[in-house]
Amino acid sequence: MDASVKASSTASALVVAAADKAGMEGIDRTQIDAIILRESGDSSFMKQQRKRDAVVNDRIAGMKRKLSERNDAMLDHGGGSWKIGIERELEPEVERLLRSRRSMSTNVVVDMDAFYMNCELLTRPDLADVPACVGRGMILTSNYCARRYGVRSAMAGWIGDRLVEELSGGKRRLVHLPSNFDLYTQKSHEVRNVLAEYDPKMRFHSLDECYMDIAPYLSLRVGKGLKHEHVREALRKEADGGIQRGRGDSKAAYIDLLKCIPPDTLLDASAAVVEEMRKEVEKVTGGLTCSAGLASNFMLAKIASDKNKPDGQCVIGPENENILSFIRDLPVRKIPGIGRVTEKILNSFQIMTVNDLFQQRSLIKYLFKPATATFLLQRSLGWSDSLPKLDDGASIEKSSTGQKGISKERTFRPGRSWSEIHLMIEDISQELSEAMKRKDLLAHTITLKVKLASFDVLCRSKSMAKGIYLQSAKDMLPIVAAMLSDLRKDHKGTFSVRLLGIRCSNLSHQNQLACRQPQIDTFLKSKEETTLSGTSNISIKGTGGAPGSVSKPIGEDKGGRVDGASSPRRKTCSNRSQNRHMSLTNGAENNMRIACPICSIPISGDNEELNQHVDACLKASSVQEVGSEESKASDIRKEKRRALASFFS
DNA sequence: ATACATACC
DNA sequence: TACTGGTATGTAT
Repeated sequence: MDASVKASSTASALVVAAADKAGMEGIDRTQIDAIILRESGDSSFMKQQRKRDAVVNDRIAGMKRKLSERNDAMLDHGGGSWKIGIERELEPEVERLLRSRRSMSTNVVVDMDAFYMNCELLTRPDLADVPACVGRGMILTSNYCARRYGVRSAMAGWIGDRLVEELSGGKRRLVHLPSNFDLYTQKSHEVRNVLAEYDPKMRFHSLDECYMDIAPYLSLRVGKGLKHEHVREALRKEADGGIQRGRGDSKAAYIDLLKCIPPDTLLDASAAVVEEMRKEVEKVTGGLTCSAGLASNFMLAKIASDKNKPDGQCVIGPENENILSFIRDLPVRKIPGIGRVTEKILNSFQIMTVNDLFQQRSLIKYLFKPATATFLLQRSLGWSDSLPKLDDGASIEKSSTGQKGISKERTFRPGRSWSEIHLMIEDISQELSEAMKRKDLLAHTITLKVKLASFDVLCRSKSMAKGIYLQSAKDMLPIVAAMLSDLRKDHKGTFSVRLLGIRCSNLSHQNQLACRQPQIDTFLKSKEETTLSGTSNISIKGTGGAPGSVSKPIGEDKGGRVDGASSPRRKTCSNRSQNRHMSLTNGAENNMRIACPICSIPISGDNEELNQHVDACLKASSVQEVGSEESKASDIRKEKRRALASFFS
């Protein structure tokens, strides 16, 4: 192992909780690192981290070997850098990335500040100025006071305790609050309600982070000069009826409208909208602040949302100069998707900043897998298309069900008896099955995850025969039980378990498997009632077997390890496509004549007339808002609108 | 298709 | 004493 690799085995290379986080800038990291390393000591967890770190070091060593071999080979051919050739190869891609920028910054990432913690502070304001965190064994989030001591999410609780104790000279101690997810979920919904007014198709990535495209909002608010209330109703209406209506066309119309506005003016107005939106979130939630980033893609918006945390925002214009000057000096770790490991690898090649990443593109192309190299090149130029696309026509409900897997896992003190462990997977299967029933999900693949006391993670997964899906705990249990005993059998060394988890993937929906011919379904059901027992509910996707053909029990297909599988019930179903094609709306819905967003009647005239019409229209369609205690807020909004209007005078 | 690693909040 | 839980995705075989 060479010296540069060894030297980088700092706390942050070993544990993610040691990395920088908003609110931790300008803190002396060396002391914090020293305490983390000392306290972590030789715990099983840290031993495991070092083991993984060693693997990363091997990877790095391999890459360095590959590099020096290449350099040696080139020297044999009379020197000259091989990098030039790769650079030339990459040139078209670089050009393409720089050319294919979006022309406007309408993507917003809203990120609640220290969300769980600040939810708690609403009822415990006394904790604002003392170091506090949510979570005990594992810290979920900490307040800004605790962050000054290096206490952050993903950190073990007792390490947080030591940090505060030592760095405050024994004067303070870290307060731990138990988590209260009901509260956070409720507060998150309050936030949703506000943000949905700006983009009904927004996507939440977690309780505290939301991705939005405010182009439609801006085009109505800024482009057409409508009031917030009108835009809100128009967007909501369109989202509600969105299934019947074409999407691409209205999207194009929004963009066309925005293109008529001078870019600087639009950007300023957009920033004002985001500001207003954030203040509204704070007001509605009773004081929860958030930060936001506004940019021409979600990666930039995400990074920007972190820039002026807390209670701040950052806007990046869509032009190359703005994008590149924003990202060039960022440490590579700021790029979403570059984590602890990738950072360490890059750093070991002296690639520290995003600009280094670009300058060293040939080296990266040579050392990494093509997909990774492309990913890194794109990010180094501030380009991204991998984060959620909002304009795919999916409603919020629909997009939230696009999930790829569902899982339950539980950590416990190692050393449980085998029978306790069996009880535990029974519980977990039951819970998972219930969650799947709630979400109407069926799974084709099931995975068992086991973490040993050593923190080694093992897993086994199994896919059903083609077209077979399961949901019930009764069906899962024999499969996971078999996988568990397999794991124990195959594993050399002590098999002391500290975590059990079950994951279901390759999902499908019950309704997608539903029988088209009810008479066959009922025929089968009546047959089952007389011939089969149990509540097992294996579904078969596709045209399936003939009604009379009885399938073999699930789990019997390979090796017959599972002997406890209950007899499955079969369902036939049709394979017909669920998605009917939407009728395309006429492309003539354009700018010369403006359609009222509420009633769709074309209106000619200026903004004032339009607003008046929309006002009347809203009243008529009984979507007006109740005035009483909202009148003050509405006044504030009016004031803000006046400020916003000044952009266009 | 399976096992395991990385990343994010 | 003591280091999560849920989800997605990449990589290697």
